[in-house]
Amino acid sequence: MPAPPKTSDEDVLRAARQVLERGGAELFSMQDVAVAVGVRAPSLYKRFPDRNALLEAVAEVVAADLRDRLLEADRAPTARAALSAMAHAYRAFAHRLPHAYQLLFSDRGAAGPSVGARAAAAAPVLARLDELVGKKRSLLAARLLTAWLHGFVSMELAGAFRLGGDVEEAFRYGLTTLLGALKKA
Amino acid sequence: MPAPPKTSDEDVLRAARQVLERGGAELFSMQDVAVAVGVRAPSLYKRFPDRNALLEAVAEVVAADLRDRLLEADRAPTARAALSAMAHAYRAFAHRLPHAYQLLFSDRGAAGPSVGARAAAAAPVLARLDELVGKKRSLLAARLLTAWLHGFVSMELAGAFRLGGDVEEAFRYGLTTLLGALKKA
DNA sequence: ACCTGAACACCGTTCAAGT
DNA sequence: ACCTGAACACCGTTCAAGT
Repeated sequence: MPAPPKTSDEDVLRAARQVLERGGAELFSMQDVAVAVGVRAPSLYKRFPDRNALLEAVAEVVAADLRDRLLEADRAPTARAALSAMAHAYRAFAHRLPHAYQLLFSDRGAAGPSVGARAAAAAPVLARLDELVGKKRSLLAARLLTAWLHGFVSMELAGAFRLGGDVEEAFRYGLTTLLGALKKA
Repeated sequence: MPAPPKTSDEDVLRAARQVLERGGAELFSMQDVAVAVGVRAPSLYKRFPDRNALLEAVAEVVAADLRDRLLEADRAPTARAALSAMAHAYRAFAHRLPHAYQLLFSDRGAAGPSVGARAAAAAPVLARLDELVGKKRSLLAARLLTAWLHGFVSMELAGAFRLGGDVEEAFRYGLTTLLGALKKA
């Protein structure tokens, strides 16, 4: 009477990421995930308590993924060059997986990554800022840099930069200006 | 046979703003709006084509509201002081009406303000940046400043600044650093 | 153990019928 | 003209029943 598993937690999570990337969190449905793994919707509740928990699990994986991309980009010898490369990697990640990216900043209560996962993703940037501006001010500098980064890419994704001008140039300009303004006290 | 109106477009819009502010766009339902204006849900479709159109109409009103708040704040004699006041007004607006604020940056396709309404809201900031950095670079500067502003407040609203440190100080630090970095070429 | 169909409460939306 | 109840298609979620 075992009734062999037709799927696995990992399978469901993988399918959930795909379903999310197709239509965003708003259109994300348990039914679609179920179809994608070849099971009926109620079966998913054996693995994840509810839709929100499944989205949270996705957010967790996405945050870890972003962290890996940032670490990969962190190769340059100087802090400034490394931060520039990480900023470009960050933006590329958001462009490649826009809906997953937005999940990372969904508002309180709604699905989002844990504080720990978010902190882990931010860690590589923070480490380089320790180098650039000193431990005393690196948290302030990180909030400036990540706020700009997040704001820029999420405005891009929302289609807010449509009044002409070169968006690539705007990104380079912003990054250069910010990195130029960050110095040891 | 007239069947007198039980409500009006303005009434529905006002109720929609309230319903939105209670639970955010995700929980926003036509049924709740209908109850709030004392009508049945199908009646709303005589005034707005669908849920998304109603949310778009709300976004339009919210963008105009934000614009008014920025214009009010634009009183200081110098460009830098005016921009600082507008930044604080911007953040205060987002804190006061977090769900309405988030609607302004909901992603492409989903409800959001028109390009024109967004441009109108950004205009006061752009005008002051013309003054500060010159017409040539004011669009680049606006994209830097608004990206940071939006990123900062939306990270706050998403609960992303929970690793200690003083968030107020981070806002002042970011604003001061940015305004300090923006100069005529 | 895991999966399923049936059921419930809820939505958005359409439409014929009421006044 | 505007409003309504009924209906349809769709969800999330629970649960008893299957193997």
